[in-house]
Amino acid sequence: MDDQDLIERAAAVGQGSEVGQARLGRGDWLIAGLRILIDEGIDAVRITRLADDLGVTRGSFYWHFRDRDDLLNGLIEFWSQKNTAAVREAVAGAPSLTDGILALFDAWIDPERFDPRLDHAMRDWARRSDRVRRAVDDADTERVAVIASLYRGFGYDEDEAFIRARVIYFGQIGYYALDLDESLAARLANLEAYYLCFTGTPIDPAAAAAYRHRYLNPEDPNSEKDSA
Amino acid sequence: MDDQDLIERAAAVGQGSEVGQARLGRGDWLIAGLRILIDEGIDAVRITRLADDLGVTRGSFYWHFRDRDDLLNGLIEFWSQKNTAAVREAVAGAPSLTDGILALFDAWIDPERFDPRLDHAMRDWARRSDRVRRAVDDADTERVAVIASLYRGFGYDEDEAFIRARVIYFGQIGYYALDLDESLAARLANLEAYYLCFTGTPIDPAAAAAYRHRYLNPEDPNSEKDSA
DNA sequence: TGTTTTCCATACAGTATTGTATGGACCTGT
DNA sequence: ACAGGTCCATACAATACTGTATGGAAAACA
Repeated sequence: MDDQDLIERAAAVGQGSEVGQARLGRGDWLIAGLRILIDEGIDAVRITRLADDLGVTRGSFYWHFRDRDDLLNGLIEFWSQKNTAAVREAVAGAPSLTDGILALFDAWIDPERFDPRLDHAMRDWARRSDRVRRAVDDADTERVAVIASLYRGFGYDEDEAFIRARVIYFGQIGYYALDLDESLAARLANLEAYYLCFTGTPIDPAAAAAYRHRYLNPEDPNSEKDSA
Repeated sequence: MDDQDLIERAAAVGQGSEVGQARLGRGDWLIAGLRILIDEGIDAVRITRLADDLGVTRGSFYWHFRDRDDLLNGLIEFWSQKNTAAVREAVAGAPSLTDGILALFDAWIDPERFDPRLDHAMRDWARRSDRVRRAVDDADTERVAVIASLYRGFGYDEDEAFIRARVIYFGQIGYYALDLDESLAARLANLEAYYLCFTGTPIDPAAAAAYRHRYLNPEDPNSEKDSA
């Protein structure tokens, strides 16, 4: 899909307002659609609504897109790319189980890498559309498999690795499903308890301290916050 | 709310078709709305659509309800009652941690007691409606608190009880969010691994065997299946 | 049996959304 | 400058949904 370049360029710009722009491209409409999808669900992604948000008329839309379905396919494509890549890249080549688990936490905390609201919107959409259903199922199996391979790489047997991967993944999806409004500090507070529950062994206190330090000291050049 | 009686009566009837009924009441419209809400989300709950499903015209609707909002309030009320009660009643008065956890599994497996699809539909709706948001948040905090009290009642300290309650609850919500299509046997297969992950200690083999036996021998009078 | 109440059909007015057809404005290259 | 391509506005036709007003059928009651 050629849409991806446009989207990534626009996504890098961030959540800035699109109104008042001189001329629009496919990417602008996709970004606008993505935002509505995330905030209000796929049923709210109406052409009229997007035109109003973008400050143009529907005439523009039908220049860039064949019909509404054309736009919707672009949204699916974008999600397939972004969210699963975040999980895959996080655990790839982790030097230890602790590093892998913490890298996973990193990816899930960083909205640039993993967007839980988009994930939820897709998951909801999947209940009403077969093609979305397939895309979401594929993503879920891959993510669980990737996490399971992390556990297996550090001594867990096949079965336990799979279940622990599921518990940590389901737990994360469930956490986002609740749509809680927790601060970063609150999420970090129970790091040790979560780690113990997920791996079965306590976390190395030094690793936990280093992890916390990285998030609570944003001036650190190695911090995560610089990407935001 | 007076709607509850009607709903429970109709819910007991099950998923039978409502078409062709002589005369309808509020409960019939609520049941129809509930079904659409579960299958296609709140945005699909349209009066015209329900009238078609029920085989009558919209004139009937406006006799029983003031407007669409009146129906929607009924749906919220129904959910608030049903799903949280299932969790609360499951862990109440459990004689041991194992009994409590397994009773929780029971409630979550039984669609009569806990309807995951309805839960998801509400959670999705909550992202677009403040009143639903509050109802869902209240339910979540109560459910986690109830599960945490189970852990605390059997030796876990305050913090660990809360986190373990979250992990098991989030995990369950996440599992349903994925909308997997697993058989009962598949879900029972990894009982021991899940239990270990959730509690930190292995399950008593006898308890696990008894639990499995209960589900895999439906002819047993003590089975769960008799309520279906 | 006659009357009231309950329930539903029909007709009407109004809004929201989709897709098409067409012309105009603006930029770009020659 | 002008010809062609790019992007958008406007007008039109069609559908879907909401809420109101009103009358009629069917059940319940007296």
